[in-house]
Amino acid sequence: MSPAARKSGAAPDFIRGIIAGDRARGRHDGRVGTRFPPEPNGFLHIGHAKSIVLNFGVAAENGGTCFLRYDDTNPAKEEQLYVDAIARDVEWLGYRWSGRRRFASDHFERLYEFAETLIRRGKAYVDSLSAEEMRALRGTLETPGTESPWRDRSVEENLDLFRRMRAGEFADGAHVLRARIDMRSPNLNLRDPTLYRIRRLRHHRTGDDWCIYPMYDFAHALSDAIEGITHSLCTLEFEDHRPLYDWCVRESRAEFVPRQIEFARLNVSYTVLSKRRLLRLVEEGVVSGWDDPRMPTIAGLRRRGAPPAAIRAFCDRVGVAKRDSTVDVALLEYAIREELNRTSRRFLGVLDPVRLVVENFPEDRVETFTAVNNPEDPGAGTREIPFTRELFIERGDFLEEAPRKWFRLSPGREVRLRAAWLVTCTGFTKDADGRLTEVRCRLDPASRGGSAPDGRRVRGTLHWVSARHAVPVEVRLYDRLFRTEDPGRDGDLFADLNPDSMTTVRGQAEPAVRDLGPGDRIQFERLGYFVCDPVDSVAGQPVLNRTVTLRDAWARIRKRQRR
RNA sequence: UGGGAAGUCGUCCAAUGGCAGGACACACGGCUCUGGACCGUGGAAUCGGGGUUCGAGUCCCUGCUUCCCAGCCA
Repeated sequence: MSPAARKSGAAPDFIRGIIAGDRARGRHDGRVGTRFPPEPNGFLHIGHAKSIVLNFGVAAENGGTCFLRYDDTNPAKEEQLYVDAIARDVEWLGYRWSGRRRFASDHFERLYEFAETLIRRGKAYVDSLSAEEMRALRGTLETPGTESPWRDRSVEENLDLFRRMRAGEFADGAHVLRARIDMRSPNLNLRDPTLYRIRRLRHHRTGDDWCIYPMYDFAHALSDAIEGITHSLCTLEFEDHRPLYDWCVRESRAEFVPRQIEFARLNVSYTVLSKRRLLRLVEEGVVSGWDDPRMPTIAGLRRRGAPPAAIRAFCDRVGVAKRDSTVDVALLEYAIREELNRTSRRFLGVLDPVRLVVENFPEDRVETFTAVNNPEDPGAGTREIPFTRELFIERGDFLEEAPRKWFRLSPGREVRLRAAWLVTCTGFTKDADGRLTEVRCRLDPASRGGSAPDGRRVRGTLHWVSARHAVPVEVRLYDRLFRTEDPGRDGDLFADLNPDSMTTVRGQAEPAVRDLGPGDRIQFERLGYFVCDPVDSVAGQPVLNRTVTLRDAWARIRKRQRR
């Protein structure tokens, strides 16, 4: 489990407790084997990340193995595109699966043999009912089902029919193989569930080798048994499939007996995580694709600028339990900020520029200041920033009439220009529409580097860019995709979309941003964390995606004052 | 009027039958050349009703609420 055998930050949970108990009792000789079993019919999302972190984490902690196994038993929905995307995302998250990638389809022949065993033992039969007829006989939640008229075919007839199903003698839907369990079971999953269906579809791996495909319950349980999975971790909705899981393993006479354990799937406030709904967002063009930075997909989070370590930390903090829960998206944002604060280089960039003229600084002079790249990491070094008479500052950092707690620019007020000088506002100009066009100031020649010689306190520090040296950058400001905590709860998912989930601005940044490469994650001081978009950036002309804002104390004060 | 599962601060996760704790969020304060980060303080919870016990979030009974299940999807 080499590089991914990282120290997990996860707290002990009930699953780890069960596994520790199993090992203590010498079950499976203390060996632990898990698997992450995605269906390749969509992109992985943050909910899958929870499962990945759990499965790989538990295996690593116990010196065990974790397989990546695709549950590819339904050729109608599965595609190679998704197979590749899934592998890439798992690797990007920082995990290495044991050995080669696995596919349920690797086991089709073995699974077929297990099915024949079932038939020979009188535990499965070929049913010739239509899907509708079968549904009618299944009964309801509260009333028992009725046995199919084909339920008592002889072993010989069943075997013959099943082999002919495989041989392609029948049309799609003509027959299915069913488990022979109990049509009166209160657990609907045990009312003779379908094990195999005929589907004349090209499979992304086995091509046209098969025209019958196994169903999930059968294929998953026995794939686990074949692969020696000791602990098969899945989500709560499979809880009442567990009797069927155990039945398949037992009645097929599999030599290895895995154990299924269910935990609560992840839900996150202000986002949706169902494949169906994510697919809708993609197909209806609400977002630009599976990797749109507003998507909760791994690909989306990556393009948004979230580091894999942050996603792992988030999953560890979320914990593992059996109760349905919705994690506050603020916890995800916190995990991202925490990681980025430690690791990202700082830059100065102005997103809504207005000109600041330093009246007592000569027109032709260029001064260079040295700025720290990351105050949290001395090893990150420093960089040079040019300073000239005409600068850009943030329009929002000037107020004509400022309140007492305003630590920024306003006539007569003094602020620090980050890493440079202390300046005092001497005036401003507006156009005919009353829009601010320019701010003027004078610097204190004794304050070079930004500290006041007389020790006077200057509370505010502004970011700035030399107008002459500024690099224009396209910046996309992302916000949550939905404006309600539980999107779609009142029916219409689209009605809950946040109209401001993305705005694009033209900013001005310090020269060093020209060196940014695709995927580089930075902080624009006082604004937030940004990533150099790997798709739309060109050399020397970075396009930046805002990952998450910095916490903003002033915004909170303002909000409070409005109330 | 079936079966399965779950109910602990606003949110998420803990607590051999023995002082209900941590994180996020929130509020207040400190510190700061990012109103960032960091540090400190605070408010904040055992679904209800019975019972067992010296002692119950934990055990028993009962009620309530929420989630999942009637694919030839996974």
